[in-house]
Amino acid sequence: MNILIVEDEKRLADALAHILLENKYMVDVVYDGAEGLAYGESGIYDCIILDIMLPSMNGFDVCLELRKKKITTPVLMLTAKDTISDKVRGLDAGADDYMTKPFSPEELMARLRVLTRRRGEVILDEMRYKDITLHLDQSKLSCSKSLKSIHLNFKECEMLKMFMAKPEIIISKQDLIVRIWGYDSDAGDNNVEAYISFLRKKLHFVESNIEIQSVKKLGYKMTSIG
Amino acid sequence: MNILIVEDEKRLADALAHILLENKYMVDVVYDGAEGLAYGESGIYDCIILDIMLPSMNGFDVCLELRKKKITTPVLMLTAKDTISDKVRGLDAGADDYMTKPFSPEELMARLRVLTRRRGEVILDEMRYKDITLHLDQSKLSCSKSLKSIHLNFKECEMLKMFMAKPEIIISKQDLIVRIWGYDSDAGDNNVEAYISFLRKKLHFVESNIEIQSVKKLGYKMTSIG
DNA sequence: CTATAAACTTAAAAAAACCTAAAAAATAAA
DNA sequence: TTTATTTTTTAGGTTTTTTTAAGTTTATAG
Repeated sequence: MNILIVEDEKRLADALAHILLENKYMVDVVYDGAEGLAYGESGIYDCIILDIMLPSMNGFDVCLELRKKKITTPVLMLTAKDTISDKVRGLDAGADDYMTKPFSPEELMARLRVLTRRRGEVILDEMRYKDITLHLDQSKLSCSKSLKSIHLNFKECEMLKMFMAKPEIIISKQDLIVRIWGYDSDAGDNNVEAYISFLRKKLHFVESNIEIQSVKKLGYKMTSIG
Repeated sequence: MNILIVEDEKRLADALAHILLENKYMVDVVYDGAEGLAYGESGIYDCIILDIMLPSMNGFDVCLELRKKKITTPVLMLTAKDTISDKVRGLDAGADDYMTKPFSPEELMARLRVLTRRRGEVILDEMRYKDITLHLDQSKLSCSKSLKSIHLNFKECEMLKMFMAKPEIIISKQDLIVRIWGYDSDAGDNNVEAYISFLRKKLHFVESNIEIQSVKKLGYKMTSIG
């Protein structure tokens, strides 16, 4: 999960980043509006936490501009502006949620979970596809056919999560890299290949009918054998 | 837009319904949890406004039950329970937003607009022409007549894409080279010819009525036989 | 009808992409 | 610290895609 924080109060921004990193999110932080817009336009984030009063461009306009450019990344406005009309303005500018400072980290995390779980496909603690279940809370993969299960480490789990969210859809190595290793990592294709190999071994171990196929030059997709 | 209100405080429920009706929503109101669940399960609503303390079944459980039954209708929890842990519990039970009473009608309307505006339109990743379909997301060519399908490799797919984008139009070898091999590649006509040959073989394999005709000196065009 | 240039097909060589075991490095846990 | 786990890198082997090249067919101008 990639989160972008757009917040000019450095202390707060860093504290926020710290909390998010502890919760296994990948975080980028920028300190002004125009830069926030530029980063947000990349479309690689799963959520943008956006302040309103910012240097160079305010949060309302950043959000409007993103929506105008068809960027649908969920935006959570987090700001000291607490009047009803500010909230309405923010939400109607295209934000998906609006929280006022001071805020509780627990509530922020809960709202972030809401925004980053795919709309129309509520994910509580497990994801299923055919005969396999990915237990997110336990980082465990199990198979209903064999009843076997096996532990996945963090990156394996993230990767399988991406495939389970889009079964039968090709996901490019670049997408996998960005979401698992981060936007400006130096991970290469072979890192992905290695993890695909780990996952395949574990899918085989639990005797699942699910496989991860490679599609040359395009990426990988998860499908059911047969 | 259909909204379901699940709220046992009759006065509040009716006031809410009134506001919503004024804003051109269609509204159903029920006064207890079990009934709310039953209505919600119909899946016909665009949003459910859900109280927590309710007769017969509390709001958390109603929401959990809906999600367990794969009902993805957005849920906005509206309740007097205002502790952080209640909010977290509600949001993690599958609610999409959480507001505490007393609330401002303007903010409620703004949040309702957020939940009911559509996100992430599905883009159909396929192209059709007569009896064939090119599945771009799967690099697959299929034929509606025979129901057969076959995998295309990257360059085959790119080439067929060009023909499907301009059916019955002649495309020159030069255009094909530039688009598929790049502007300054050293691919020659024979490369194109080879791939045309591969494509023809695959069109034949899926028993399509579509063929790629060569037009001497000018290029190729895709047409329907007969 | 024939000569000729353009187009077609195909096998096989070359290149690129992919896979995986295993070693090395980094990180977390005891 | 030491130990265990996770992640990254390496490197050789496998498979698929792409290119090459030579022989064959086809269209058309003369």
